[in-house]
Amino acid sequence: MQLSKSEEELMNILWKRKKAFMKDLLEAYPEPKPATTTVATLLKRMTDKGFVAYQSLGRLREYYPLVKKKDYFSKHVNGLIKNFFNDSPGQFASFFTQETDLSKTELEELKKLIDNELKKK
Amino acid sequence: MQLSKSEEELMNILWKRKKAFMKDLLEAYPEPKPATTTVATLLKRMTDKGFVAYQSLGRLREYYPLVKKKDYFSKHVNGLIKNFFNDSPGQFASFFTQETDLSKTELEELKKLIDNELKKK
DNA sequence: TATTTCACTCTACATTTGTAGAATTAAAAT
DNA sequence: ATTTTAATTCTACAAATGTAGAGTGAAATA
Repeated sequence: MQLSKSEEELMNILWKRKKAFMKDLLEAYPEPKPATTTVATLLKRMTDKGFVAYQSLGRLREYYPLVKKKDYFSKHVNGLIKNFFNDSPGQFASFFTQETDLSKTELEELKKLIDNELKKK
Repeated sequence: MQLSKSEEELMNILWKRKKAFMKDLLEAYPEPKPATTTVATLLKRMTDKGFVAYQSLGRLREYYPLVKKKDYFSKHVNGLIKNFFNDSPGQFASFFTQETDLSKTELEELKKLIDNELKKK
């Protein structure tokens, strides 16, 4: 099962905080903040979907992600690649370098990374 | 407005074909194919959303995409990057090279591309 | 102790999505 | 002329999503 847009947004906050109480999450939202109950609903749904869990501390719940951002994201990108680029990461990569505007420094960085990866092969 | 999952799937077929009649679209679907009416509904919704248009040929309609795959995709990726990588394409790129398994050849390819981009700067 | 704060559950409801039957129409094939 | 094919529109409906009020309970604070 998948996270919806607004669940993802919340998940992102949680990933950054590592763990948090409702209040913290609420605070982290940009204006206009959603109602408490909205966030509560989202958290419940996300818990049901198995993306979030919590630890009860007194009557409070400290929420934390069950899924690593990295993993979640990988699936996402892989889906994208499968969908749009005939399942070819290479095709995607080339598209990516050409269509996104990376700064010179970022490109150099990227090049270094690639060299590193190449060494591993 | 955004395309939903199944609308995206259909859009992909249309992007490949450039233009097509219902029948062609239906044919292009993998088994189990959806009902004609399902595709019709999707096409209508996509037309309403402004992603697809058609030209009437007799009583048939030849559908075609109004949005380039490239553009649609760019927005997508940019959304992803914004969401997951603090709006930093560089951060995304590095994640990408490390987490996707590109073959050696693909990496070399990518490196060449980057060099090209660098030359442009 | 009385009041405020925090947040949880329950309920609700409009919108969007996935999926498709029924009825209809027009053209094509027999 | 009759039947078949292709496609439309209309209607429908369940599930998922976005959003939040009402009510409740417990803990913190005044």
